[in-house]
Amino acid sequence: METAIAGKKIGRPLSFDRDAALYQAMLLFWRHGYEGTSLSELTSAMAVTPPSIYAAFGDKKRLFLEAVRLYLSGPTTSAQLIAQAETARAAAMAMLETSAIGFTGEATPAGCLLASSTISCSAAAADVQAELSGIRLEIEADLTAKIADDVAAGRLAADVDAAGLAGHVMAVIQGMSTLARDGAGRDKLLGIARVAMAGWPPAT
Amino acid sequence: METAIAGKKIGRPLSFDRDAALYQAMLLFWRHGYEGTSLSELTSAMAVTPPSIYAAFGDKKRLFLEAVRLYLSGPTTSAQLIAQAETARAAAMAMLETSAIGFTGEATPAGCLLASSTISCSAAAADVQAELSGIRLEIEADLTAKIADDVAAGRLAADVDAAGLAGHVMAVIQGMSTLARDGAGRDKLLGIARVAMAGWPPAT
DNA sequence: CTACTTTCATATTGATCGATATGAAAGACG
DNA sequence: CGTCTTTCATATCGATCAATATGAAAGTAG
Repeated sequence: METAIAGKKIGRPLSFDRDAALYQAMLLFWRHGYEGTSLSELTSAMAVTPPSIYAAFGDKKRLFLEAVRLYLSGPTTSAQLIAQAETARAAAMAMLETSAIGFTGEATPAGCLLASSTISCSAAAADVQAELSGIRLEIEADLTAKIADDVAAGRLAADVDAAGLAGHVMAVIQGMSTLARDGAGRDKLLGIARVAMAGWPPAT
Repeated sequence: METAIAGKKIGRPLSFDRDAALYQAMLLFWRHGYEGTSLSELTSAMAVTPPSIYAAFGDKKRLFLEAVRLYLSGPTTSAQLIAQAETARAAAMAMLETSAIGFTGEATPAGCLLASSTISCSAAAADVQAELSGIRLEIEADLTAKIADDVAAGRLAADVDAAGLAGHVMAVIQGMSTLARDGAGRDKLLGIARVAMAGWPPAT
């Protein structure tokens, strides 16, 4: 049961690439959402039989959450962008442009896995829904703090609505995901990002 | 089979209020989405047995689409707001504020039925998904046309990005739906609406 | 080789999905 | 009343859901 990190393992070896299988699962969840993706679709796409999936990932919920973690593990995570940006404005613009690009990739489904996979679920999936909601709120809180930093440092006026600005950026990103799913291309989303930043308060 | 619009009907009368039952179905679809709402939940909430549902509404898909039509039948539809507004700016503001209020009603689920109920579906529901996508695109096209009207009339500068402005408003509305589902209150959404309008181009 | 451990392939579990078959119940007609 | 039409209540349909029981297969260790 215990997957040894190091050391030789005894017993029959794994016949599939765990990372590759998880990536395929992520693509399916990305496209059809958590409840919209069935185990039979997963086994087909991952090329792994049900018992192996359960042995390797636990159950469907844990597989999904691990796929979400994979989705959020890239170098352009919102948290990363916020941490690396010099100003809140730069952070917001980077988040919007990165989203516009990431939501319209050729090799991936349209939209955002985090924004679309558990928007509407049955009552049975309320806990998974809450988990992703928490991730979204955390990103928003990070951005709000980044804006508040600029206000505290005098780079933005004292009467700036930090929560409103951060909420607006988050809303635009979530909305761009839906527009991408409705067929909007990269240029269109980048144009929306530009409009969204037009109202950003000037530096003091 | 034919539900007579007028004239006396023979046979056993309906034992339930069709409109009231449809409203209850709408609330369920609003909260849990199209595929996340089961027939057994619908029969419970509507207080109607399965054969009666199928006799009165067809099947689950047609019941859902009729619920969507009910949702979009109010006096504050986006199409209505756009048609009645004097300027594109007023239309956009009305849409944003009406959404902020409608997404945070006390007697209704959080968010927007149109924005959330078919964001991620299984492959089997692709047609329903496309139907709602078409409605969203139609609203966006109406708003784009309204902006273009203002440009043509000289009320907005000629270099205004009508598609970008309209797409931004649509994205904010879709995103506000997700934020409302994540717990955002009415004041928060109204603040986001205010920020969203801050970047609107000035009247010429 | 044999013993041991782990994974894999097949078939299947109980539960729930959307949708109905069946016949009784309820009203309008004559 | 009896006849007709429609709806209702019960039970259930085949399909699919997520999740497993079972035993064979594939390696390491001795």
